[in-house]
Amino acid sequence: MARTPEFDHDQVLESALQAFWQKGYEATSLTDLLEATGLARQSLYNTFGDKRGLFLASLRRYADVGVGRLSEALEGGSVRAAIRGVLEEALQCAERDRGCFLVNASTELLPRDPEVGRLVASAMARQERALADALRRGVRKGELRLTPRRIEQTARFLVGALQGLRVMVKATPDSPALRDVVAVTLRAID
Amino acid sequence: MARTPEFDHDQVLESALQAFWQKGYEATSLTDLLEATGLARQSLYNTFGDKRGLFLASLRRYADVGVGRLSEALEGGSVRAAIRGVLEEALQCAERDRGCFLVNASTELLPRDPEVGRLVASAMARQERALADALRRGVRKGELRLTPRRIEQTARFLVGALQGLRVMVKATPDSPALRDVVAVTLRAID
DNA sequence: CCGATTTTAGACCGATGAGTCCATTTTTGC
DNA sequence: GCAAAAATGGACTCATCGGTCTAAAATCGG
Repeated sequence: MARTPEFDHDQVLESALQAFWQKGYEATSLTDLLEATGLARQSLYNTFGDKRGLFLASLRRYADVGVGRLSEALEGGSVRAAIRGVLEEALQCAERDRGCFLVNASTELLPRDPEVGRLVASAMARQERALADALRRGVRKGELRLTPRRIEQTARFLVGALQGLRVMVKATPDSPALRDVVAVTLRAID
Repeated sequence: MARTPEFDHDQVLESALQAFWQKGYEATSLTDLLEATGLARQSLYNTFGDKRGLFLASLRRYADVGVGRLSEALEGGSVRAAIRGVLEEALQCAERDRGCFLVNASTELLPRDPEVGRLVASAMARQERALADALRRGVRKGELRLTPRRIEQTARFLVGALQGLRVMVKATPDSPALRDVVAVTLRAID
């Protein structure tokens, strides 16, 4: 009944995500997006509604993938080592000077865009949950000694620490200060 | 010899700062700036060169004032209490959902604008120094027990924690998570 | 009060922004 | 193979962008 699309939905989203991630929402023009995705102008509007729609879809994708990776990274082995790994990844990753897309989107668009707000809050909540789960696992294994309340506090603290790292990584990507932040942060779970 | 300006340089800068702080660089139009400052278009260009010049001047002002306030807040009395105060201010302040202008500017404009990069790096370095000075004072007073190396680490950690708080404040201004982050952060100087 | 000099007001500029329209091409069910 | 439906390419709209230009108004030293 209808012509088959020439593009792959997921691939388009990934390209758009890269573009938005690199330049932010306002500074990324439709032209940039068409170039990055290879999409026809009209196809973009048919598929995602408008620029903001595409942005939200990209952000959602980023959040889902990111939370997934965090949960995975926290899964096996020593909990302390896993958390150390997560913190260190935040400052070694190829992302580097692009920072964290969620953080960038928050600081650029909040509190103006409530949809972005919901998205970011949800992502942070899921991060917190993943970290809390990991901490609980550590307690069960006898690797950590934390009360339930302290688990909650610590998970939240780690989310904050990650955000901080992601800002600093963007501001001073090669500063030795980053390693110090990680070192002191890890003391919270000693 | 010349007509006297009708505007106050500092006041104009403050208004522009507010505008940029609220909406970010790209989303703030010349029109917004003229409205906020009350300046004549030409006066703005005469005085600050262009939009970016005005932005940089605003950012510089914000950084200077902010670092000044931080140093002041860290001055008298108990060092631990002062640092607690600084952290709590970060999440109670009227600023709230505008976050921290330096953080916002970093995530929006880095690494594209190296001048912003220098400015932010300098501000962070001065924050770190102010915090390290306070920690040293605490050690001298016998309130804290930290080696010189640990002072450096801790100061850097606190800078990171502040950045993290400032992102979270923008993302979830009223979350109880914020207080937990502060609580755990303070344990680093126990 | 004059002339040099700067500020001010606002018309103006080309470029680019996001988004729409439409004609053409491709596909599918019948 | 035809008609309905969707995808595509690209011309087009119109608002707004940052920035410039010009001319009037205001201020000073003399």
